[in-house]
Amino acid sequence: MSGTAGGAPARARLSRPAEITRRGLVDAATAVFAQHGFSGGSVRLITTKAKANQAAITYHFGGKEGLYREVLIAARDAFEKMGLLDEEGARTLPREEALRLFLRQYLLPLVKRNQFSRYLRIFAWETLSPTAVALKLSAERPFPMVVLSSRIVERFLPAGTSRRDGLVATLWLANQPMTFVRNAELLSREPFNLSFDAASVDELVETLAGLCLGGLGGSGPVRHG
Amino acid sequence: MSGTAGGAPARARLSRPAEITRRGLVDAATAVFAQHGFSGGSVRLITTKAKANQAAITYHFGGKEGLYREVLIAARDAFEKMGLLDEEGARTLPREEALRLFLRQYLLPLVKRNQFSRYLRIFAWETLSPTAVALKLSAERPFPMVVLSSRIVERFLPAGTSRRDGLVATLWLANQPMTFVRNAELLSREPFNLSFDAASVDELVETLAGLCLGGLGGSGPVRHG
DNA sequence: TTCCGCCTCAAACGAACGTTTGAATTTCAA
DNA sequence: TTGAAATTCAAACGTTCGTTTGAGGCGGAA
Repeated sequence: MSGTAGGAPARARLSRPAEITRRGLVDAATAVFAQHGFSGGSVRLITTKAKANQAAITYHFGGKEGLYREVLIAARDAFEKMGLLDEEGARTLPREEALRLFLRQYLLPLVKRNQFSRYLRIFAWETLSPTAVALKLSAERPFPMVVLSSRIVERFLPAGTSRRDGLVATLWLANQPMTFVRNAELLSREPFNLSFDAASVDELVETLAGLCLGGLGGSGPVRHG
Repeated sequence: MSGTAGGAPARARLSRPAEITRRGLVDAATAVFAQHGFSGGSVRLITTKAKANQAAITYHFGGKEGLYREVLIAARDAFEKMGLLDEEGARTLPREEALRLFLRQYLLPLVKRNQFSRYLRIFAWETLSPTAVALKLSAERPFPMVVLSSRIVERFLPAGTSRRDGLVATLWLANQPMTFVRNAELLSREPFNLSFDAASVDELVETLAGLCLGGLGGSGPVRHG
């Protein structure tokens, strides 16, 4: 046994057969973990999807956890490079607009069905019950969702807010869209009947923005412009 | 095989040995499911705790799901009979006070370690990924948390609010305290260091009440009186 | 062509899961 | 006290899980 179980040490070109196997496993794992979570996603399902052998996971990634780690790193990278909102936007945009972009970014997977949305569903699983893998990864470098939530929150809370209240509000804001991502299934059925086309996600963003901006005391959804 | 796998059809007095086994299993299951969730809690752990035989679960409850159903029913009954806030209170108390009681009721398990708090942690698991058992039970008669959330929300939202927005807000409010119950472990460590004594839960209730009442746009935590 | 390291493969391993079996025991009314 | 029903018990069943095994295929440098 001599797999490359470590991270990604200067791997060779994608045409190499072994690299194709790696990529296939990571892609399949992304889909499976998005649907079933880490503990619920089985390596047998992943290898079947990837048309690879079960032993390949141990060989290439050292095990299920190593493979999940690769998926999480790809997810973090994707959000850092391709998100609707980056850290600078969270600091410089009008704060209400930054909040809306934040909510939209983390509600869009309700309608889209691409790689990006799979990453988001994995994050939703992590906000349920964080895995050891994600906690370790997050300790090395925080995930964009947490960073953005923090940046936005600090633009709303008054200057004298205690550190504790700031942390609580950051955790709170990060969980606002995730609540609905987790309950997407529920929202699509009776009695909600949210169809999750682009328009209904827009509505949800506005409703949620209204709650986050004004709380229950606010005068309903806050409209643009 | 001739167990009483059905609900609770006029069972005999508690002194009956079989009834002691039943109660022991339900109590042990409550603790185990609170800690590990339904799918994560094993019947072996439950029967060990209850000093009962594994087959007893199938015999008395028809299986793991039947046992969980009993636990959920006990939890629902407990909240309906002993909660800080009942449906009438949610309708008649000053709405801010009703909201605070709601939040307090569902944040208290962070500090208490009794049967009541175990029920709440089970609800927290259910808000993560609802089990089929709970969905069915909830369809027959909704759980107090949902009913109370709905009653409170409808006292805040303006009269013209759409049915959809009302449902979304109800789901939203019900998830506000659960976010922190789920993340209790996280909150007790760095960088939060919330110790979860009575006082820090009071603070958390106030912080969260401020966010729910005024949103991020509110002027920080809203104080009593 | 030969050889060696990288990689894949079918198969099996050991552990954990919920459930079932069938005999033994206990309970309780007659 | 007796006998049938209710309940308990140790053991095993069948499935799924993540991982390991060891043989074999493959490709590129010598």
